[in-house]
Amino acid sequence: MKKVPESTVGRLSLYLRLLREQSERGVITLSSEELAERAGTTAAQVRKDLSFFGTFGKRGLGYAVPELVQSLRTILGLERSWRVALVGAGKIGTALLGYQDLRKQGFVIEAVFDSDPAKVGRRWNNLVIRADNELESVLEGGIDIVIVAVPAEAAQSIVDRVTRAGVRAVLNFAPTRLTVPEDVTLKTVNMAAELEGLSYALANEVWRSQDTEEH
Amino acid sequence: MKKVPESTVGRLSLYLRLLREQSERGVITLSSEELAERAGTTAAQVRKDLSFFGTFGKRGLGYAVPELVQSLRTILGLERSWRVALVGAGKIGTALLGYQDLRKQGFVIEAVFDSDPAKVGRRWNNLVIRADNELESVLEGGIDIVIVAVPAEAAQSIVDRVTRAGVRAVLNFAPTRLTVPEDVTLKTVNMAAELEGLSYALANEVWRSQDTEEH
DNA sequence: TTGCTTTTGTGAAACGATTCACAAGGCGCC
DNA sequence: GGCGCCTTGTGAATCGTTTCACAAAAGCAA
Repeated sequence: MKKVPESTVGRLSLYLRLLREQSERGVITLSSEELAERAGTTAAQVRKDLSFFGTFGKRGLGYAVPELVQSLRTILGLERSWRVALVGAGKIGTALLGYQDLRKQGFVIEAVFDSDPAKVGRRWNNLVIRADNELESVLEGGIDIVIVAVPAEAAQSIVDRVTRAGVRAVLNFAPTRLTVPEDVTLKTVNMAAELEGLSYALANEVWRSQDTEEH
Repeated sequence: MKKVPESTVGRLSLYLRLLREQSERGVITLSSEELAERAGTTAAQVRKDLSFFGTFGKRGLGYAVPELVQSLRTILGLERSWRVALVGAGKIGTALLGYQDLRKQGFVIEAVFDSDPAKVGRRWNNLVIRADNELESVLEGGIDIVIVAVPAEAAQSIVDRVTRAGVRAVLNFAPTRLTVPEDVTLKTVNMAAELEGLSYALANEVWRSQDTEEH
């Protein structure tokens, strides 16, 4: 299989969302043109994106919506559910804990950690906040994804521990650049950086609409 | 001035953060090589990024840290402060309200809105939550940036109103694709999409470390 | 001043992603 | 079955970004 651009993966996730919407409305079939319009891209892009993974359409007809939804779920690994641990029960962390959609999408938060002894032991959504020093033992019980929601200064040492414990996927909310071994996938959500992008655009009156990512 | 890639702007914001760190440690001068190493990129990339905006270094010597910090602040529009409104006082919205760093970076939240009558009138960090129908009148008082933290279904109609009121920069936290006029800059923070990217990586055991964005 | 070392700034080359353009396939109608 | 219409899948062309490579400073020492 050829190397799949990261931007393609982002768009697949968007296509999936759009296709589900259409599916709910009873749409049975959709052309690349129609899907592209909704996704804000081109028909050729849609077809190229899908072509990395196989052939899903019928010429002259388009794509069968329920089948394509199914295929995209498989490609994106959403058939199964993933075991998630959250490190950092501050503002962002607790906001995430309450975000019920995660579970619906198959991301199940199974443990929460915080370094603050005052927080340890408190209950949050059926979960007891644990002390940081339990991190390794819990991770080795089979956590797939770790969400890092600690202050910037603490983030690198947390990912170091987490990757040493064998976790291969990390979602980082700390506004800092992290380094991970190359067999670990790291995604960073950096609101401060996005705001600076807006600041740049305003200060320089860039006049082209630009979306950060590919959905 | 040539067109500046969006990835360049993202890296500038990272360089700025790194330079400030070095500056605090008393570092006076830094080469593109040293900066690149910390930023996880190449020296050539650093120099090319900066070259879009002028010439900042001294050959044979490198960059004067305090001066470059200053230049980057100007380029990114961080010399002034920006007036921000937040729409949606749910979990994410209130987490942002408490995020004191924003103000330090020059993003001052001046108004908060929510459509829930039960929340309207409540105080949050010196701000009273206002009803949605006051949106237009407040925005016209000179808001630069709107942060959208409402459910996906409501997001498009909020950005429509906000852009009609003349706002030219929007930061979206709703997990949906939004359409804005082309003179408006839109950035989206989509945690669900990032998680799906991790899911894809795990399901397909992609073995290359990849950071979402450019910081 | 000359010569040596270092590091920038930048065209040119390489690489990667998107868009184009069209042959191949599939459906429906006569 | 044959014909016409439509839409996919994909190599080739285009476009944009990153990397390379080197001439042009700048400091320093003798």
